[in-house]
Amino acid sequence: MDRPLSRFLNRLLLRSALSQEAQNSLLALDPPRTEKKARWDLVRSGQITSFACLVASGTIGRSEQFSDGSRRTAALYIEGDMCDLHSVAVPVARWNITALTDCAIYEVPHTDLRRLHDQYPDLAMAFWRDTVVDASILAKWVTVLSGLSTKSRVAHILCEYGTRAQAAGLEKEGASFPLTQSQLAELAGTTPVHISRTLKALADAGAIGISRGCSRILDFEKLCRIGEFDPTYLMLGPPA
Amino acid sequence: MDRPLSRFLNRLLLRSALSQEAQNSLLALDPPRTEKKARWDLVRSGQITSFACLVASGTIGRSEQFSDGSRRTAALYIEGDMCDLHSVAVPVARWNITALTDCAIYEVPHTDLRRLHDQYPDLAMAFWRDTVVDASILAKWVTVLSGLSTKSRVAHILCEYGTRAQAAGLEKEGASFPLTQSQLAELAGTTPVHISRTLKALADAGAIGISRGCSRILDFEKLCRIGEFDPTYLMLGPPA
DNA sequence: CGCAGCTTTGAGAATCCTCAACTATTGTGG
DNA sequence: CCACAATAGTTGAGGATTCTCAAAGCTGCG
Repeated sequence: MDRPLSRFLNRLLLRSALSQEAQNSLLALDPPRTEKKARWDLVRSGQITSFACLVASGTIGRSEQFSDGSRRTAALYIEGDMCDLHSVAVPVARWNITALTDCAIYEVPHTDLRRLHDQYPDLAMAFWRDTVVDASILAKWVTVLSGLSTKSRVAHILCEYGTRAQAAGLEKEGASFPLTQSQLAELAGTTPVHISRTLKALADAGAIGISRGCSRILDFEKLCRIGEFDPTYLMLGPPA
Repeated sequence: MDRPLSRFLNRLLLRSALSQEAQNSLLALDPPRTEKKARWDLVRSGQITSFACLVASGTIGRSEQFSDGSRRTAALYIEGDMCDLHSVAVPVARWNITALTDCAIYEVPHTDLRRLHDQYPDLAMAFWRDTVVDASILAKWVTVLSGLSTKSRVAHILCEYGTRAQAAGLEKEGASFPLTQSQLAELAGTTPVHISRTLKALADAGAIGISRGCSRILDFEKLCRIGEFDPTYLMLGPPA
């Protein structure tokens, strides 16, 4: 039950029924575990990878750098996420996979995942479905980033993180967001300076609390209203 | 060669090798074809679908509406795209699929696609890969929308449309963008008023031409520079 | 013709960015 | 324990970008 891939299997089982045989084959994998310091690039854009990264602990981002040196982060991955499962289907990375905090990952070989994919159609569907959820989150971010104010965007990001963290079994006692304000700025598509003011505004509204530079959600309902957050796109519960 | 799904098969073959048997099974499908007027919602958020929409002609968008009534479009689909292939894996739609122009679509039943998915692992991988490319475009849009100025965003959108249209075999004689400025505003995350000014600025720079409200690319190289456009994320060519 | 939708233009206001200085916290080496 | 450097966060002021509101011009269609 505490195999390296058990958390990932649980993630798949949230949305897909899998035969016992497929489950056992997945759990039988025993990929190497490595630790990475914050800011370490696990994968660089252009690189061809031979394994997918399963997050054992910490927070990981999928980011891109522009010509002026500024970076933008398109997606966030936490414990139990296979942050580049898609690399099994397309091994050429078109973005960086970066450790945003200190973290530990399992490097799961593509060859193993491809073998399981071809052997178990239900597992193939589960892998595909996982990528669909990933894309669903990206689509949501496109609309949120292009349609909402900075205050709403930040609220939305915090709501999503809190919800996903809770679903992953982290954050039992209130979600605290682990990233720096600069990293949050790269997520929300703004500047660190403006993030500082925006967090202050959210704190003044009583939605979040800030202590030692780390923000915690105080009033989830209010934050949801500010960020127009509706968790259905995360597809965590049964389809409604 | 002119079967309903032949264009889609060509799309898959761009990135995936498929057995002759799998190809034939795909081509054997003969889904019903329907015509839709512009602004028609093919799928509404919350709906559970039983078929995927293959675009036979026209332009289709994946959009979302906010509480204030404003709409944002997260993705664009053109001839040959299966615009919600992902619905095979997750049939509950979390967005609207809207005809942006008059268009024709084939409604391909999920049951058929699931059968082929489970029967041919190489086809399953091709379906998955198609969703990965879709997600790659979404990830690119996240970074473009959150990191670039409106002028660059619009340039990027035009470059992407032109490149995809050319790869799909449309637009032999110079890409003309088929959407209204209001629709472009919903794509670029801005207002119609500002789009009008931005297009004028791009036209003044000699990058595009505007005639009768329809924009055409004049200087693709220049537009790429303005939009920081690098087509590799579209994964149209061989992996580099 | 007259209507409806799309586009253009102008002016004022709101949001957000840039630059710069300052404070707080943490880690390092002596 | 202290000095020091490095990283993170805060605050202020001015400016650039973008939005909103409003009005007018254009185009196609019944």
